[in-house]
Amino acid sequence: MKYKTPISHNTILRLPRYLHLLEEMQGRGQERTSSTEMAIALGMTPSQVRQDLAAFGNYGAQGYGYNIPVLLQEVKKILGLHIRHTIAVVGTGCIGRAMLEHLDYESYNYKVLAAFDVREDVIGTEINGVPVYDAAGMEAWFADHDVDICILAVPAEKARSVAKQLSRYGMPAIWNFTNVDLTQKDMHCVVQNVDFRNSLFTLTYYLENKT
Amino acid sequence: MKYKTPISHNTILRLPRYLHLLEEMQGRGQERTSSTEMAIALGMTPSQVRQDLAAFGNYGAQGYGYNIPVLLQEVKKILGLHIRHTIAVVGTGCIGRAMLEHLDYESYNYKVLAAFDVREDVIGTEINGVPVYDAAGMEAWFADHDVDICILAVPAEKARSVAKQLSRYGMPAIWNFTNVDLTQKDMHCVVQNVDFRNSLFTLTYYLENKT
DNA sequence: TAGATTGTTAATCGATTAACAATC
DNA sequence: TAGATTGTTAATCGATTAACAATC
Repeated sequence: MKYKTPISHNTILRLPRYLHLLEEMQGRGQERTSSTEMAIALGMTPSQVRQDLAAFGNYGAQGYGYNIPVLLQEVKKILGLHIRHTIAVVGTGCIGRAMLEHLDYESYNYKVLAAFDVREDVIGTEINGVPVYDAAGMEAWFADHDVDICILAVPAEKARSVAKQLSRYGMPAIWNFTNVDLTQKDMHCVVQNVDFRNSLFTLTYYLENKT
Repeated sequence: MKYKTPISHNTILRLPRYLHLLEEMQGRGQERTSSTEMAIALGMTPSQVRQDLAAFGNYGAQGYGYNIPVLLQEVKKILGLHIRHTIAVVGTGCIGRAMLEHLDYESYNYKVLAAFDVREDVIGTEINGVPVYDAAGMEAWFADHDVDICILAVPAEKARSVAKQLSRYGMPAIWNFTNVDLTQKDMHCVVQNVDFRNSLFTLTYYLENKT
């Protein structure tokens, strides 16, 4: 999709927060909202909310504000949640399992197709309804299935080689839970690094530097 | 600690990346580095690296650069990793277990003291060497133990009430893995929200809006 | 109609980058 | 000494906030 203005990364990071707020409001049976109400709920300025939303389109109306069901659909559409996405999980250690069980993928139009591991005792089992296959058969399986996003949760020492392998298969996106920074240098897929240590360290900084 | 300039949030977010890079360099037996070398490795500008580091102190030397062991210690100290921190885990579902098993807390001077749950079948067991106690005894236990950081991994519907409870116990920091935004409004502790959906949604956005 | 609230333009603020004197 | 590289100051760039005409 093309927008009139280039969209800043900060704006993208705020979209999920708008989404969750709108879902919460809809859950309360609310019909309409305003940039001011959203801003107060999220600790932002009304200007920022309007700027963010107006970058993608004119979803509001003067004197009225925003219709919640409409805006909710639009925000989902901006994020691409109107498109069905398929997911595969590589590595079913503690993190892989947690990601298979923790999120409600169906609610946001994702479908987890399969998981892969090298450990004999998990191959052939199911985790949360998702079959676990032998990692040895990955190449053939990926050739047969269209996967949009791969959850990478293998041990750190295997992270780079498995990521390159996935990249070779033409994987469009990798959600990387290994604590290895997968720079997109030699890969042509979208990568999101989730390093829990970073999160813990910044928390620790603010803990030790409270105002 | 007090610094000459107010430190921006973006700078704090980059510190863990410097830390990991320096550890990697040290692991290769490297003795010294420069802002240019670090910038190239991290995809930043040398100016940014120097600005970030100089905000905390003068760790480099003209004509030489930075001594890796020294800078590594300094970055750890800025983040507060020279101080030993204690952790408790509340909720031992898939995420709680994963956080107990995934991270090497000892390497960064953290000590996980205990985990809590309400489920009979896990109470009394150990996860990765950490004892799981009955959540009913939390108040007494927290009165007896100094905990710096609580990993919150209870079901979403209990998130807010358990967080308030922890806040009442005087918990200094909460690392929040429930998909509930714990605004710091009514709580006087530092909170870090980790909502995996946000991460997945932004990944999806960039997947659908590749350049 | 009057009041409310948008989308947008202009003003402000902060963060990043560039330049360079200091000096190892 | 000459070359390299810092820390810092100034310049640029981008993001946030404020203001307001348009209009529901």
